[in-house]
Amino acid sequence: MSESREPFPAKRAEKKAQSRRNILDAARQVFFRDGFMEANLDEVASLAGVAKGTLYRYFENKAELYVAVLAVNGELFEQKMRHAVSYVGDDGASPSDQIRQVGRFYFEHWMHNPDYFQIFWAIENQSVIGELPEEVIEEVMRLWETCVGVLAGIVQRGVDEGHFRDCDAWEVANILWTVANGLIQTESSSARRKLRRRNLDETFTDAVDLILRGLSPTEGRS
Amino acid sequence: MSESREPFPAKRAEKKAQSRRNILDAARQVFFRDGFMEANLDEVASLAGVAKGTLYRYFENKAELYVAVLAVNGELFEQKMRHAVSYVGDDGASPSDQIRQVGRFYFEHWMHNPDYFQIFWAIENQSVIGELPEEVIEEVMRLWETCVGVLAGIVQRGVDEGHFRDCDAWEVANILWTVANGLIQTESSSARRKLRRRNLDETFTDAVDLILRGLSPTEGRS
Amino acid sequence: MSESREPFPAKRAEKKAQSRRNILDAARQVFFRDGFMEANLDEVASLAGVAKGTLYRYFENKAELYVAVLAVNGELFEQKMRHAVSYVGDDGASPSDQIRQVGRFYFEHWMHNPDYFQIFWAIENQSVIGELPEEVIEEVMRLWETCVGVLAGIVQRGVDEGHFRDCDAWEVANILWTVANGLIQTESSSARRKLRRRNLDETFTDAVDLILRGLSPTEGRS
Amino acid sequence: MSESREPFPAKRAEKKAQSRRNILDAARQVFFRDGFMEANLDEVASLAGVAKGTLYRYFENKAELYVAVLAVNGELFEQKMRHAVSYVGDDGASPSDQIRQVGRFYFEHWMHNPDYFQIFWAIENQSVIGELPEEVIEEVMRLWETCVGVLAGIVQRGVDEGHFRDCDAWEVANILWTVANGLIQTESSSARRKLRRRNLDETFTDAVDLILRGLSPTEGRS
DNA sequence: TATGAATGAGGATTCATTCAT
DNA sequence: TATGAATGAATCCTCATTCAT
Repeated sequence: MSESREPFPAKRAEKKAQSRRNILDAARQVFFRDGFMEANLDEVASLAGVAKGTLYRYFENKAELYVAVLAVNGELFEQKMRHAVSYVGDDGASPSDQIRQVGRFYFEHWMHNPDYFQIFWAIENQSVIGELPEEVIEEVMRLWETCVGVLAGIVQRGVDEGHFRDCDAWEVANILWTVANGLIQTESSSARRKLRRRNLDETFTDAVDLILRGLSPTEGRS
Repeated sequence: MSESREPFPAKRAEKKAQSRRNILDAARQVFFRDGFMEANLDEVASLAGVAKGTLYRYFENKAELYVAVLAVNGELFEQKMRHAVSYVGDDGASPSDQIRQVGRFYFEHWMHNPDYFQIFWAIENQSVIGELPEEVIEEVMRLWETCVGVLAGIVQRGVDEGHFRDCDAWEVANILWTVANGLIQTESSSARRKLRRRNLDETFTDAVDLILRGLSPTEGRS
Repeated sequence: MSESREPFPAKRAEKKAQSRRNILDAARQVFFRDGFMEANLDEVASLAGVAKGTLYRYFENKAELYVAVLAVNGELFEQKMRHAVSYVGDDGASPSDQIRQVGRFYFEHWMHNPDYFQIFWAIENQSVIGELPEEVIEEVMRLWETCVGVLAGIVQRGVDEGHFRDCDAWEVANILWTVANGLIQTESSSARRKLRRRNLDETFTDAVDLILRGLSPTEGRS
Repeated sequence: MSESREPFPAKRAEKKAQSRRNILDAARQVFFRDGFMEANLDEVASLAGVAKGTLYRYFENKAELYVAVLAVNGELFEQKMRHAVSYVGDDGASPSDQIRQVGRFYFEHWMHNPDYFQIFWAIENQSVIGELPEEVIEEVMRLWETCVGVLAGIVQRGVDEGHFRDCDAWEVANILWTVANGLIQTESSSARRKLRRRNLDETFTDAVDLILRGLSPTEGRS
């Protein structure tokens, strides 16, 4: 029955995987609390419960580790996003409600996993960590396009079905996405600074509503 | 009897003021190119044409210098912003037009002085760059509040005068501000990556219009 | 009952010897390319096709491994050297011819195995590389003494048999050895720098002849 | 009378030059005792009586410092060599005696400044410190050519005037130079290891004599 | 016996800040 | 007042060696 010639290695591999997870986890905390530049690998190591040198068995250097953290977060986000998309696509809700749903999903996801969103902002900060690997940039762009694409699809349907006035669906989606990200980004950095700004939840909802109202076909030139 | 080439205190004072300006100018370039943490005071000094030690005769330390740079830019921006508002205010322009005007001003200001906008992102960069000194954060927050405040004032007038439907003026102003900044930030980093995205000018205008339409009092529940 | 695929201890021993050879071979390449200090045991292990830890089952530590490499090469060289001497000794060649023969052997050996000669320079490299372990130095000195000893034996015979004028045989042997090594060392580093210097083969022969002529008993004070 | 506008800077410059000298001096000791790789810049700094960071105000990095040390030594050596050459050229000594004189000079120079000769061996060790700057290599090659050239000139004169038998003067000079360097190099590393080998002074003299005798025109084919 | 994951001491380098001149 | 030489704390990374499996 035992096909395995390596009873031990299995155990070791598991331990190794655990170490890797520990490191990534510790790195996420430290990187996202202190920023890439200020993050101290000594602290990452001790938080992960491994020796300093061990980090380098798993990741070439500080930047690679950072990228790996971003990648993990990106994957998790994408999974959830895909799930939300399929969910949204299924029901017969109006485009407006669908957009509100995506917005809500997005917002709640951020509430529970604020770190994961760093990936969208990391790309803005390349000047600091030097060039991010091309693959990471592409990954982020792809994610960005996917998300905006989902919104654009809904908007387009809204236009086609007469729920929204005529407009460039991708442009509107881009605006929606930008507002959502911008609000969350601002809030994130406020939170990191322990400042409590106005109620983000409400602002977020209102922003979506405001734009949806702007999309309404019922005339409204001020 | 004295051989001094500068018998007049006035001249000396002027020279000093010039040094200060030179330092601020050099600091702006370096800080905005490399970010606070990465900026090198050696380079600032040499760019300003003064000795490194001289920096410390004008500014307490690196953070103070950064704050001074932000303050100069912030003042300039604030001035222009107020001017733009008062100007459109004089001829009795509608709140919508005022907002469009501010948006246009903002956009054009960015076109000509992209550096100035680093101010607003500096604070977000913390995820990469680490904790900024408290004074810096405060300065940025102050400017942010001022700008949003200007917009809020216009929105409030719009509401009061019946141009806009009832809403939380500060919240709407915040949304407007976030969209504007978000679009420009994305564009900036796209530009840095040499990607050409869709036409920002148009998107920018459309975004403002979209939101203004959403503010229109003529009902509009989708 | 045992599933072991290697019931025969002989086979296991053979496998072990093969591993040892593989390690020594890999070590030779890496040590001679990078020098002792810079040599990386990771690379040695992977080149040898064994795990890093396995190295330590065959050799106490890095220095021991280096010594072992030197010893293998030294033995090979010594064997050949002795063979060259005994061979020319059989047909009653003159000491001069024996020395020429050794020189030729030495030169040709270098042509085919330039690596082996690193042994003799390793010890000089200390100025750059730092203190070599005592065992290494001793091994090199031993080989050096052996080689010079062979030459000294020939020279002494030459003196005894009246082919050479009276002289300190060890001293002359040392000079011969030094010229040979010096010329080759210079050539090696020239080659490494891709410079082509004058014809080494000829220079080498001429150098030996020059010294042999100096040993001639037919007076000759210039 | 005082043309100087900077009474202090003069003092400072002097102090700075002194620091530089101290550093180079400390570096020479440490580098030549421990080798490039093993040399510890902490020790260099403390030996020089400066802070670690100060080293980097004078030299870009460890390699640059090493190169600077070599350069200083090379210059000193060249100066003395030129002096010896002009001295040798002046008197009417026989070519043999001139060569003996150069040899003696070389040997004595080494006795008093053994470190200076490192420059000739440094070039063999490029693989360890990476590529030496092109200028340094050229400098060393130039020095080498100069020295061999001096010897070649003397040999050629000896041939022309019938003191030596016909031969390729450059080749012979190269052999002479190689023997001299080889003997000293071996001795240096022996000395560094605190081993006392046979009497170098005598060996050196004998080696030169041996070769000179080989150059003698009085026939002597063994 | 062989493995390879983990270790951790050790060293080069940077740069904001100080202070004698 | 201006200078710029000096400082030294802080931190990333390497790699020979150990040892649980």
